[in-house]
Amino acid sequence: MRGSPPKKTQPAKTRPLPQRTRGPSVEKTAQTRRAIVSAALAEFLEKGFANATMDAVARRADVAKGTPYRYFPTKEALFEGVVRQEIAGALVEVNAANRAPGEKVGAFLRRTMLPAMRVVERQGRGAIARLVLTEGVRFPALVEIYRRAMFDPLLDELRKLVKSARDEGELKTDLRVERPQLLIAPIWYGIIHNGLLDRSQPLDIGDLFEANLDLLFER
Amino acid sequence: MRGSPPKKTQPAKTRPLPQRTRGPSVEKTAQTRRAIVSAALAEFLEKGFANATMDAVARRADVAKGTPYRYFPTKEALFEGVVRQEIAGALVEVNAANRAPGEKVGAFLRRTMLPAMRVVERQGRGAIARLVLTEGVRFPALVEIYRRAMFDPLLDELRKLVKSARDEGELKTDLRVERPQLLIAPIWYGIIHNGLLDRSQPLDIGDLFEANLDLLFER
Amino acid sequence: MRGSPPKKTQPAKTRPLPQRTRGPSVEKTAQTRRAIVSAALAEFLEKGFANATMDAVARRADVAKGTPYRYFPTKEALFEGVVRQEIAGALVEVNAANRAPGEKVGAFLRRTMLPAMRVVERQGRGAIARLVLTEGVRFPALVEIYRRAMFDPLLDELRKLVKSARDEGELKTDLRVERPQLLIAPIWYGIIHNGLLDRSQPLDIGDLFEANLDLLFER
Amino acid sequence: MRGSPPKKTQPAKTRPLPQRTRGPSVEKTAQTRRAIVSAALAEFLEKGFANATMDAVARRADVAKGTPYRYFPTKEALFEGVVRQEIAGALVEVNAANRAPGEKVGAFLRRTMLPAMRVVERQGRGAIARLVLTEGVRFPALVEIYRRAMFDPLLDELRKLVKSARDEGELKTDLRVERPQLLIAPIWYGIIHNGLLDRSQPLDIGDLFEANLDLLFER
DNA sequence: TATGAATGAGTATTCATTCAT
DNA sequence: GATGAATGAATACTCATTCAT
Repeated sequence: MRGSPPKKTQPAKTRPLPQRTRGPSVEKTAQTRRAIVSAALAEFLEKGFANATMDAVARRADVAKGTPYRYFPTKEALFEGVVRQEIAGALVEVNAANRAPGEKVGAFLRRTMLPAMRVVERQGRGAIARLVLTEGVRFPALVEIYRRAMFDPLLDELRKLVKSARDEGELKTDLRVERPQLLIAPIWYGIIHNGLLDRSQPLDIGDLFEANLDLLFER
Repeated sequence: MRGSPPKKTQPAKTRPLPQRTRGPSVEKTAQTRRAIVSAALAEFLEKGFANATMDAVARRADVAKGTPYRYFPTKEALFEGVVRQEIAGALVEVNAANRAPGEKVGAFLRRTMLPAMRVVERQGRGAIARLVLTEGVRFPALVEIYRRAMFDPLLDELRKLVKSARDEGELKTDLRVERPQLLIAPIWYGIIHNGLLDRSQPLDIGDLFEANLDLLFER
Repeated sequence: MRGSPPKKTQPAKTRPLPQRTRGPSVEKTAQTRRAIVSAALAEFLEKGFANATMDAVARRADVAKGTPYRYFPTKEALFEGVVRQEIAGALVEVNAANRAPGEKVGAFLRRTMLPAMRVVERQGRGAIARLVLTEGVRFPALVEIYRRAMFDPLLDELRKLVKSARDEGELKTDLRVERPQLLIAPIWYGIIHNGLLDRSQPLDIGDLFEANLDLLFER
Repeated sequence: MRGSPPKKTQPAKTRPLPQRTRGPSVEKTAQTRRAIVSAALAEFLEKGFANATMDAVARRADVAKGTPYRYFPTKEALFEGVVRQEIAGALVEVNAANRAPGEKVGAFLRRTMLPAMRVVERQGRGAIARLVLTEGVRFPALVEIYRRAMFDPLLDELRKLVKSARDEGELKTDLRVERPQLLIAPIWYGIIHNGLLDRSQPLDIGDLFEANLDLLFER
């Protein structure tokens, strides 16, 4: 392990002038961090938080046992790092303000959320949600992070959108603003189904969500 | 992981009077077993599998550290024993055959499922579901049990009911039989919300379910 | 190591009826505890607090690595246990109230403190003091314990005695009550000398103390 | 543990003006070394040897983690270097030959030692002694150095002085030449008291020493 | 020379499990 | 059957030391 060259060692060559600060390679640092987070994600998904060992993460990232600690002071911090990274940029563009003039709410949701759903399915965001689900009891901090970064903001937007839809006579039913959860319930169900209940016959979460939209909004 | 049948399993049969016999007491054995399972359920719900300690279970059951091992050879066996027992006693009564003549499907679901929902909320069924949810990745066998005993049968009945509802023109939307999950998605959402996302402001799962029924079925 | 019979396994035989509480041997428990504390004392004296390992303590006591933790939850607690045990009963009988009627203060100190000095020299109390000395910076709690249990009470008594000596015209010099430390300074010096400065030519701490007494009190 | 002579040890000799040369700069080297030693002293005093980290030393000296290793190959060498340097500059001036004709021994000691005592108190000599005290068990070599450079020479002079004092009838008691330690015992006590036992109410070591002198010598 | 990222041996602590009483 | 003292594998985390830049 000592001195073992990390996987990619032809980094700085093709870039123009990968500015160094003083001291050892900045390139490698970023690479190492990425390797660690990525290894950690894999470990956590495979084993869950409690059963994942820092040792295994390090081995998987092909770094020494102590290296992850240079980036994350504790196992919890590493977990948080993973979640944050996966969530960053995932804050779907579901922003009520982005609705085009004249665009129906249902159409807007279809346009903005469906692509995100596709991502959820291809391992990633959904897996993280499942992780929060399975480790949340033991690790409440995780739930906090998740809610703050992802869940609560989304719910806020949905509330606004439902209100608009009702005002504009687009709602087929009397879905109340206080229950925007009914909009996303199928997504959670899909995550549970695909991640736990029946991995062999995964549901298409996008389809599920769309079917639910049809129940609620006029075409 | 084995079912590990405890040494004495002919408990309730011969006893004519719920009194103490002398000696190794069959009564006491059953009592002890119950105490252990009950303590274990509480521990697992509070801490999750990994963080629950056999020590705490024993202390909670007011027995010695070694005693649980007389009933369950390993911690995993204890966990499985707990969930198995709780699931076994939790079988839902939603049977399409029980629908009264002329009773609408929506009405039938309201009549049979809502009371069950109430139970879900008062600690019990929901807690078990949450346990399966949080530990399922690590204990796939549990999911199997859960599906066989609870989930798949319920889904089967729902499928039949949705079919009837459609045939009888009661469905407000084109909910397809293959998607009875949309019926119960709000229940899962409620379990997640109340157990993980926001314990401080629990949702009324019955209300949620009923609101969803209104979206789907004509009154 | 598993099942390895502890050193003394002929315990209960010769005693009349070494009463058992329920469960495993109480005898052995006390023995184990003693073995651990004793091993710990040896380790701490040899290595100092920081360099002593719990592992070595356990090995030295011939128990498993986890056993010391049954008695002391942390390494610090073990250290405290050692100090407490060695200090307990060491609270010298230097109690001003014990001075015989007509007994001179100098004579009283000679009578009560000199025997204690002898003990100090034969490994034990002095070693503990040295331990407090060498580990006190890093482990202030130790100093607290030591002061409370040993040092401050002794100083209080000495203050009373010096006052009496002065009132009774026994003091050769103007040693002020606020400086009873001058009485025990030679003891500390002896501990330092014997424990650190010159182990090969140990001083007789009792002699040193007595010589100091002669400087201060009329015979 | 080795003396580990740093690469460049001809520092102050050739420099005609305390200005910067170009290049690898001998100046800067010496400066860096001084910064490191000084930072290390502070760290060791605060934390003790085991708890002081090379990282903290480097940070305190405002150099990189690897830099101290250019001057001292190991942590132990750094420690020894620090103590050696501090001891070297701390040689006490108590030389019997310096006694003025007709000057009483007590007066001479007061004149020469009291100023040194003042220094002891203002962090410095006392701190070093305390360091030797607290780390001496683990680093016997340090004790050797200390004795050779400081302690034994001082004791020798004291022996001579006590002899003179006795010959000249200045001694109030029968303090024997073999016990010059009684003279300095209060100093050690003071160091222990101020450094460990009661930092909040430091004793004036000079006062303590002077009071002791009064016990021994005629004014 | 100086830097600081990376290394990995070392350690306190936990806890499922065993087994003598 | 029950007890609880003892066991020891497993694991998060630390930090002196190395070495490529």
